[in-house]
Order: sequence, then C-alpha cells, then structure tokens
Amino acid sequence: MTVTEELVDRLVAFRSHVGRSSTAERVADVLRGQLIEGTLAPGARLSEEAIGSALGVSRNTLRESFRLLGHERLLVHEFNRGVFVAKPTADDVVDLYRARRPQELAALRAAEHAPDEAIARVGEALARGERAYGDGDWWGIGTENMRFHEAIAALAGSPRVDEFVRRLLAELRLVFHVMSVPREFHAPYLGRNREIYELLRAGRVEAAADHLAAYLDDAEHQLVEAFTTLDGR
Amino acid sequence: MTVTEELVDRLVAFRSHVGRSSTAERVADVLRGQLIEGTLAPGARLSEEAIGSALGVSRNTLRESFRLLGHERLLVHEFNRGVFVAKPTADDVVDLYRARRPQELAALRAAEHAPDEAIARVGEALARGERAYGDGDWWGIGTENMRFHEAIAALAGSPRVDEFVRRLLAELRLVFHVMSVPREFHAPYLGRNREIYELLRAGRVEAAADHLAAYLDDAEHQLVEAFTTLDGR
DNA sequence: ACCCGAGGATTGTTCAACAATCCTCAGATT
DNA sequence: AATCTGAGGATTGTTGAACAATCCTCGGGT
Repeated sequence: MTVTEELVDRLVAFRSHVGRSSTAERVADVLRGQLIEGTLAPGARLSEEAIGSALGVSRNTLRESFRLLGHERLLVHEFNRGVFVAKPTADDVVDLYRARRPQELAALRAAEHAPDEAIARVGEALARGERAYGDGDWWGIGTENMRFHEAIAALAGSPRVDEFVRRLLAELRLVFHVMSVPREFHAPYLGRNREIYELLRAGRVEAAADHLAAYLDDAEHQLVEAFTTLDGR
Repeated sequence: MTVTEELVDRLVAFRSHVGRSSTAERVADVLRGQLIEGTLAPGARLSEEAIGSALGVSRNTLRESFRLLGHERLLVHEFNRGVFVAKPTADDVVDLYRARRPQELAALRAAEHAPDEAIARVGEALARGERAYGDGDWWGIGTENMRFHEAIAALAGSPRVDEFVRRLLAELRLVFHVMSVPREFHAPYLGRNREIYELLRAGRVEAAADHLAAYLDDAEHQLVEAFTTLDGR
C-alpha cells in the first residue's frame, strides 16, 4: 500500500464530517442539542415562524429539519397543528427498555469478537463518567452514562444498531426531563457500570450480560415507579 | 364501559390511517412501493424535476419525501448530487442480520407474555405464504416471508422494535433486487417457518428461538455467499 | 353552561427565482 | 493517445412570497 493510499484510507473516516453541509441537518443538530439539554420543554410547540427567523433559515428548510427530528421521535408532528417536543409516557419508558435490552445484551455477549478498540471506548466513557462524579458534574454523569451504553451497543460492530440505540438513548433523555429526575439519579449506576466493564475486560461476557440485564431491569423499574407515583399525566 | 367508549377504543387503532394526510408521506409511500417492488433499480438516480412533475408535486414536497426514505436507508442522499436508490453490499447484508437477529430472537423468547392475537398473526402470515407457494406466486412468498418475520418481531409488543425491524426487512428487499436473487430463494425457508411456528404455538419458545437462530445464520450465509461469488462490486 | 360561527393565526403546498455545485464535452497541452 | 482545462448547461440547495386549508380563539346567542 502506497503512502497516498494510506492517506486516502484515513481520510475516508472524515467523510461524514465534511459532507454535512446541509443547512437542514445543521439546524437539526442545533435543535437536537437544545432538546436533550432540556432547553425546550417536553410538550412545547415549536413555531415555524419563530424558530425559522430565530435561526435565520426559511420555513421550507426548517420543515426538513423537523422531519429529521420527528423520525428520531424527539419531535412529534401533528398534521395542521405543528410540531411539539415529544412528551414520553411510562409506556414509552417500558418500550424504550424493551427495545434496547436485546441489542445491548447481544452486543455484550458477542464482545469476544469485538476489536480491543471498541472495548477501550467503553472504558473511556466509564472513566469520563467517574471523573464527572468526582467533579460533582451531575449532568456530565448522565451524558457519559449514555455514552457508556452507546459504546456497549457498538461492540456489535453494526452501524444500524449503533444508530438505533443512539436514538433510543436520546429519547430517554427526554424522559429524564419530562419527569425531572433527581440529579443524583445516575450516580448509583456508575458503580454497576464499572462492574460490567471489569467483567467485560476479563472476557467474562456472560456474567457481564447478566449484570447488565439486572441493571436495565432496575433502571426501568425505578423510572416507571417514579412515573406512576409522582405524576398522573 | 359504554358502547361508545368501546367504539372509540376501536377507532383509535385507525388513527394512523386517517392522519396520514400529508402529501409528502403519500409520495413516500408510492416511492417505497416502487422501491421494494424493484421498479426503481438500485443505484439509479432520482431526479427531482422528473419525479416531481411525474407525481404532480412540487420540488419542496418531494424533497421531504426523499428525506423520509433516506432515513429508512432506501435512498441515499448525496449532497449536491441528488438521491439514489440504495445499493446494498455484502457488508450491509451482514449488518442487517446482525441488527435483526437479537430483536427477533428476544421477541420469540418473550412470546409467553405475548397476546394470543399476536401469535395468531404469525400463523396468518405463514398461511398466506403457503398459499402463495401453492399458487406458484414467488413474489408473494417473499412478501409473506417478510410479514412472518415482522410478526415474530411484533411478539415483543414494542412499537419501536416493530418499526426498526420493518425498516431492516424493507432494506433486505433491496438486497434481493441488487443481486437478483433466484425466484425460488424463499421457498425452502417456508418449511422452516412452519417448524418455528409450531414450536411457538406449543409454547416451546426456546426451541423455536434455536430454530430461528439457525435459520438466520443460514439465510445470511447464503446471501453473502451469493454476493461474493456472483458479484465483485 | 353549552353551542356556534366569524376572524385571525398557523400550517400545507406550490411556484419562481437565484446561488452553488456538479457534470459534460470540446479544445488545448504534453 | 492520453490527460488536463475550462466554459456552458443541468441539477441541486435555499429562499421568499403567495394562497388554500385547517385550527384556535373569542365573542354572542341559546
């Protein structure tokens, strides 16, 4: 392999960063950030006029962005009524866990064939989470916890699974906002993440999967519990 | 529960059929049909001008449709170049099976909690497939085989999983076209579908899952095989 | 308290226009 | 002959305005 061929190979990885020139996608990125950050409250209506002029894009372009986020279930589009920030219910929580559980568990069980690099990324997310804990950065803990599970799903080495799980976790963030989950919610799971990671690194993937299964059951239960007690909606 | 309340409950199920008033979605439906039917060859470029005027919709509306189908990976959108019918590779086949396997297997294993209605739907798809076989309707066999697996995934009772799997299977149809799979491809799997269904009905979900796992492995293998031998690309 | 309808606001869709980019292909260069 | 180059045309990206369709609000009437 020549030098230029090597360069070309390396450049291919950046293609996605270069190609994203579409305004609609950039707008979607901005809005997605505001959504998972919680700046836009669940249930709120997004006016085409207001947001379009605020971001300096035309209504047509903005509508393309809305479609993108609608397909990620972050926005719901009601015909002739407008788009609203999704407002997940307890049923959605159950569904989200039902959808992610098989993928994450399967990815973990297949981790023997995963490249070391992928396993390392799990550890990195965990480390960042623990650092955030040390700093008392509660929001950071949540973010890195999300990354941790993204990294676990990525062990399967499937772009489609990656995207699916990423979407589910983004939606889960909306759940945290709609029920204003306590800031310390994620902290207890940090220790369990470490256990799972250690088992994974030791090659004991079955034990790791069992741990994760219990983890997911507990988290789902806790969320549904909080939903049905604190909130009638 | 009063009579009208019962009626209302029944009507809710039709909401999705009523609300789809958007032209963009109707256009997407038409195009999706043509795509999985094979009328639009993989790799072909879809001109906004040509298709827009052919369907009598404006470019803006058509672009919304393109976005929808792009997110289903049936079309690929290349910036400033246009949209093309997706052209799956052998890697995509591997990925598609990697993504659907955990969901279908998990759904089958959890089938004990599935309502009888959902199990019945699996049987109906199977029956329709067998009828198509009797009629020598090869395309119908493929369609019903797809429905069969959709129904299996639906045993999980998760809308998100349903949508995910439906999307994967639609993409798989594109694979069949890009490699012009022989018309008898699906027939041998019909018998295995019945075995799986019988085990499912007998409540032997673990055995059914094992069967399905072998089924998926074989199908994936056969497709990848055909890809690497018949076709260089 | 409830029904009703007019008016205004918002969305759905189209059209036309222009900038930005890509593709083609003839001509020049080596 | 093969490759480079650039002009021109075609296509996409995005905008702005316009109008129809629909929804929401808010009085007035019963």
